[in-house]
Amino acid sequence: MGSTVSTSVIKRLPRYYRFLQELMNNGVTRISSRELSEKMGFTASQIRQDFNCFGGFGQQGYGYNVSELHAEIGKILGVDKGYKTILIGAGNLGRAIATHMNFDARGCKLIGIFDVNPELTDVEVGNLRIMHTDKIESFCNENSPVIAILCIPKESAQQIADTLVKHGIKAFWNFSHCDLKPTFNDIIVENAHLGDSLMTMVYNVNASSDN
Amino acid sequence: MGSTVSTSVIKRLPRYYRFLQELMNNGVTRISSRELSEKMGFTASQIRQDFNCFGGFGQQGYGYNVSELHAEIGKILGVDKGYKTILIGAGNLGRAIATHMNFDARGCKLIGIFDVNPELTDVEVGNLRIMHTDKIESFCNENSPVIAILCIPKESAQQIADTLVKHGIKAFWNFSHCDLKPTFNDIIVENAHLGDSLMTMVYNVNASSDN
DNA sequence: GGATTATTGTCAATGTTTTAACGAGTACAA
DNA sequence: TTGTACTCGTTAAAACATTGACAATAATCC
Repeated sequence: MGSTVSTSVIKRLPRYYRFLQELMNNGVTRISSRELSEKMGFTASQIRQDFNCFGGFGQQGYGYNVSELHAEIGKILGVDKGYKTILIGAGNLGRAIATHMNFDARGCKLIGIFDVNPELTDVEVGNLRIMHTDKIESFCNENSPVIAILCIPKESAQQIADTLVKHGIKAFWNFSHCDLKPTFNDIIVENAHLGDSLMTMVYNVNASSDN
Repeated sequence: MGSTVSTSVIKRLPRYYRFLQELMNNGVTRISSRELSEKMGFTASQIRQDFNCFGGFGQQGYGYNVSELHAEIGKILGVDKGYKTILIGAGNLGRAIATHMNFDARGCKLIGIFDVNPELTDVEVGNLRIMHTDKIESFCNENSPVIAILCIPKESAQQIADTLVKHGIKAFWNFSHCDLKPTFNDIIVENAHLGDSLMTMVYNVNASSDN
């Protein structure tokens, strides 16, 4: 196992990855931690330390090779893993995510979309057809998805999550406004609590006008 | 001004708020830091310390009064501020946010939606009609919005952000896959980088299967 | 080919966040 | 009314994260 790296570091990796992609697109082939620090707003020291968690990708006197570093970080993040992913809840948000997310470039492969509303059954989203929630269990048995995205009301989230865990789901990307209780261990939950994010911003606006 | 509180604490406040709401709905009137810690998965010590950043809301031997604490945190977060908010980009994601977000309960008031696509002009979303992007500047001059939500491609994000800052926008909730450069100071940016969140999760899935 | 400059990887120092410990005050029961 | 159990606010300790410093090494220039 990969000698635990702190979550602070992990949370910065996608940003590095995005930035390096940008540099590649602009034809930049090499970059130093100092230059990166100026562009990204981190300290050069932090950047070097972050990269070093995974081994020395740079070279003294030269810096980092952009495309090599990009590839390494991609590998660390697992962008080529293609984990089978299902999405539960095809409301506005669910459909936005299904169509916008570029799963393939992020290590996921969206293989199924489900909604409880029978009127949505067979409606096409992206290149998939929405299935009724009834079909989740048989679908899981046949296709063994690993990741589930929850875009459903908080009232039903916990129950569906429990069912999915029983059918082999290992990780949840949770957009429901609730905190899933890990009734089973070693399940990964990444919360995307948009409401919390908005409230944090409002706090900051409020705080900044108080002075 | 409110003697700076660390962002770690701030980011937990919405979660406390949500949880206390839930308790109120269930008719719970008092709760101790120990009980809360069991339900939320923080340590009791952290909870007491967090609340204490804003003053002593509890009482020895009793705990905290749920509705009082809920109200206090709401006040700290500014949920009653009703900051005027506009949304730029009425694609799938923009519409999902406009209709799902319950802005009023989170200190915001959505007063305008804009999109560059003329075919969307006058289409109704929530109880607002989409306006063409051309109208942003005059709208800002007349209505003085404070917060802007960016649901637009990264190519146009920086330019629109610059325009908005010139017209008095103080804070951005940024869903574009880019990092806004703060060309002007003291502008608040809350990034909702869903792609980064997804990649973090994929990393964790990957790391957990490596052992 | 040697001197100079650039830049990494790493170690130590600093700063921040979380956890633990405990005195003081309140509620509640006998 | 007294004693016991509970729980806060706060201080101190531990864990964790970031920054600064520098030796080692590679690139580049003359």
